[in-house]
Order: sequence, then C-alpha cells, then structure tokens
Amino acid sequence: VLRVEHCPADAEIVAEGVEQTVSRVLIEGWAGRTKSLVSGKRQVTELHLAGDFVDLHSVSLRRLDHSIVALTPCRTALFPHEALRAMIDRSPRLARALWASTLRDAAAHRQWLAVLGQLPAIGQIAHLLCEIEARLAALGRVRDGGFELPLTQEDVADCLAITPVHVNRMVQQLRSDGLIEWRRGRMTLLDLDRLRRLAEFDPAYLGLQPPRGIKALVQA
Amino acid sequence: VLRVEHCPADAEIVAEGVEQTVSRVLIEGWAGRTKSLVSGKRQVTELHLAGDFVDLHSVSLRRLDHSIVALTPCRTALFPHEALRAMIDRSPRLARALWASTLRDAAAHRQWLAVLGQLPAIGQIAHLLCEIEARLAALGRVRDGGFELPLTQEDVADCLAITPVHVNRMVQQLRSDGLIEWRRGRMTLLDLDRLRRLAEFDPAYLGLQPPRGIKALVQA
DNA sequence: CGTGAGATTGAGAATTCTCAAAGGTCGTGG
DNA sequence: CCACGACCTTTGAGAATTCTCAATCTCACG
Repeated sequence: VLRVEHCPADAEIVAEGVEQTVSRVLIEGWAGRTKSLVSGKRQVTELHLAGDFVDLHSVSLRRLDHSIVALTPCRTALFPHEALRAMIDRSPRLARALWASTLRDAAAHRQWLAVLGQLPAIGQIAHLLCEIEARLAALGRVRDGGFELPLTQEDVADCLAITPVHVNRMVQQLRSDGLIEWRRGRMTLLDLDRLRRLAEFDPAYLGLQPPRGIKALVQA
Repeated sequence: VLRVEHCPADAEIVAEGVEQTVSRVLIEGWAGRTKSLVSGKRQVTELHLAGDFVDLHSVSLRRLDHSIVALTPCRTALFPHEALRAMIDRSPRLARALWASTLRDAAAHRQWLAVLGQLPAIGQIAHLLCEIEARLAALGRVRDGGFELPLTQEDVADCLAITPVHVNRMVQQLRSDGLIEWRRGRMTLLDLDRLRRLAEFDPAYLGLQPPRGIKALVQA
C-alpha cells in the first residue's frame, strides 16, 4: 500500500504549518528544506536527495515549522503516520533508526551553521559541492568525479545565504582555479583534495555508513 | 543513583569525538554547543540552559561531532547510556519524548541558520536576545523584562558568527534605540515588541509548551 | 591601588551586496 | 530550420556591511 506522489519543480512538497497525516520519502529529484522569515527571504537549511525522509518530524509534531520545496520535479512515497507510529511503538529498533535519522539532520544543520558562519563565500560553495559529491557517491551516482547537478546558481545562493551574483563570481573563481567544471547541469570536481581543503570538509557529519530513509525502514 | 559533576567556566563538559557512556542534563549554568572547523574558528550552534539535555546524541552515536563548552561554571547530572537505552526500549513514550527533544534541537538549528543567513547583524543579536528571554521566561527567570545574562559580547559573537567588535557596535545601537539595557550581567529588554519585530522572532520553534530535558525523563 | 577581563573607540580595508544590463542556451512554434 | 521567449548566467560599477588591528577605557576584585 505504497502511495506515490509527483511534484513539479518549484512547488511545495510539504507546506509549512499544515497538519500532516503522512510522512514522505523522496524517491526521485532534489528537494530543499526551506525556512522563510517574516521579511520573505528564504533560507534552504538542508538538501534532500532520493532516499531521504523529508518530513519525518511530522510524525511527532504533526506540522512543520518550515516547508519542503521541490527544486526539481520530484516523486515521493507516502507513509501514513498512523502506521509509522504503530511500527515505532512495536519496534524499539525502528524507533532508534528514525531517531538516528533526526540526529543526522541535526548534525548536518550544525555543520551548515559552522560553514555559514566561519567560511568565506568561496569556501561555502566548495563545502556544498563536497557534501553533494559525498552523498551522491554513497548512492553510486558519481562517475569520474562528475555528477548531474540540476541546481541553479540561485539555488546554491539560497542554501548559503549569499547573493546569486556573488555565487556566480565565486564559481568562476573555482573554475579558474581548476577546481571544478560546471556546464549544462553537469558538475565535475577536478581536484577533490584541494576542494575539500578549501572547504574544510570532513564527511563524518553525514553519517553515510548506514543508509538513510527508506532502507532503514525496510530493514526494520 | 544520580551523579552530578561540576565544570568550571570555559572548560569542555563533553569533548568532541570522545566516546561517552553517559548523557548529561544541565542543572545549573550556561553551556554552548560548539563546532570547530579545521582552521580553529569556532561556532556556537546552540545555547543550553538548566534543564537541557546537552548530549542526548551520544546515547545513539556514542561520540559527539562537536563539543559542549561551559560558558559559565556548570553543574550537570549524569545518566548512564545503558540505563537510558533500557528505559527507551521499554517505554515507547520515553523514546518519543527523547526523539521530540532532538526534533526541537533540529528546529532551533534551522531557525539559527535562517537568522545567520537572512538577518543583518543587529537583527541577529536581537533574535538571540529574544530567544534567551523566551526560554528564561519559560523557566520563570525573567522579572520586569530583565534577566541575568552571564554571557560576554564575545560569546554572543561566537553564536552569531560576527566579530566581537561589531557585536559591540550593534549592542550600542540597540541601546541608543531604547531597545535594551545591559549592564553588569543584567539584561533588560525595554521594548519586547519592537525587538521581536526587528528580530523577526516567533517563539514557536522553541517548542516551549512541553518542558525539556529532565522533566521529560521524570514524567516517563 | 594595581590588575585583568571585558567593553569601547578609531580608521582603513575586505568582502559581499545592489541594481542594472547584457549574453547564452534550450525548447517551442512558425 | 530559424526566430522567440524564458530562464540562467555573466559582467560592471558603486555602495553597504562587516572585518581587522590596535589602542584605550571601565570596573570588579584582590
């Protein structure tokens, strides 16, 4: 009884503040967890790829304090809260797995906080690219240091709280430094070592060993 | 069998990467969750007050990816992981309560991300003050809009990723705008409404209705 | 009273932003 | 097959915010 929903690009997969009765796992596409302030500015606080539970919170809190936006067309699988709660109460192991998933989210948020606060714009961009590379690599979606990157420079700007214009200039610098190649939705990291050093990147916070989302659920 | 530990100011309550066999609840004092990058710069990602579980993560992950630093002298109560795990496995309700606690942490991190990214320095400072006020108020530690604030301007700078010098200038502006009074460790918010508007502050993310930390544990 | 941590001030520099315009690329319709 | 429009990306110039570095000041405390 696995329902699947489609969501076009730029639409909300889950809207802020609306009561939910299901949680969603991203099956395909890229999504962003975006928090808006009163002034209308928006901040992407986390990127989601296929396999991620995008709104596990809602099992416990019912409504989200932020929204989940499709950055590309997305497909999501729906899991009714009722069923999830029953499973959680029966299986301490599943409960722990889901808790661990939330812990990883929190760790990722902390890393982003440190990156946003402590790195210059170019390092922030490098860090975001390193994170994406590491996560895609874990999913087997990196070939020869390159991968499909359907994000726009404006999306990157929303993640890092930098101006799109400035993102562009820094991307150009990464290019001219021979660190990346980025054309037509394909990103290639030409010198991962140097890029990681620039980004002060350590993949530990991603907790990539145990698979996330669906798989954790299936295992339990 | 409740062990209590003391920790002097500026010392680590929990060190990054060291395997833990207990989790700690802050009983007294102010602590900060600090993440350091390779370059040595440090970012405080969350403030902790009395009643907060400071390293609940370690129950599941064993070691922290960041450290917990005492900003003032602190006292913490120790809960052995073994006992916690046993309790969690026996009580789905406790498991959910602890999970909810992690969810609140993550929500706070997201809020900080939005604040760091989207607000100018003065708004960030205002936001931090509003958060502290709201949390202390929930603990009954606010009188006439004022409270004890043992943090230095440098601590504030570490939370918001601004320079101490710049914090100072913005604090002065808040003062001259008639928004705050801050002398000798006592902070008074003179115009909470205006301050909250400046900070785009909405206390919802704090999830203050249900008490945190110890109390949640005691209830279950 | 001296001392030291924290707060404050000043001046110049760096990073990042804003606004506005121009270039590219790609799919669609004629 | 070309022209058009939409959406990105890129470029330029000036301005704003924030940083750096260094010195001075304040005040609680021994």
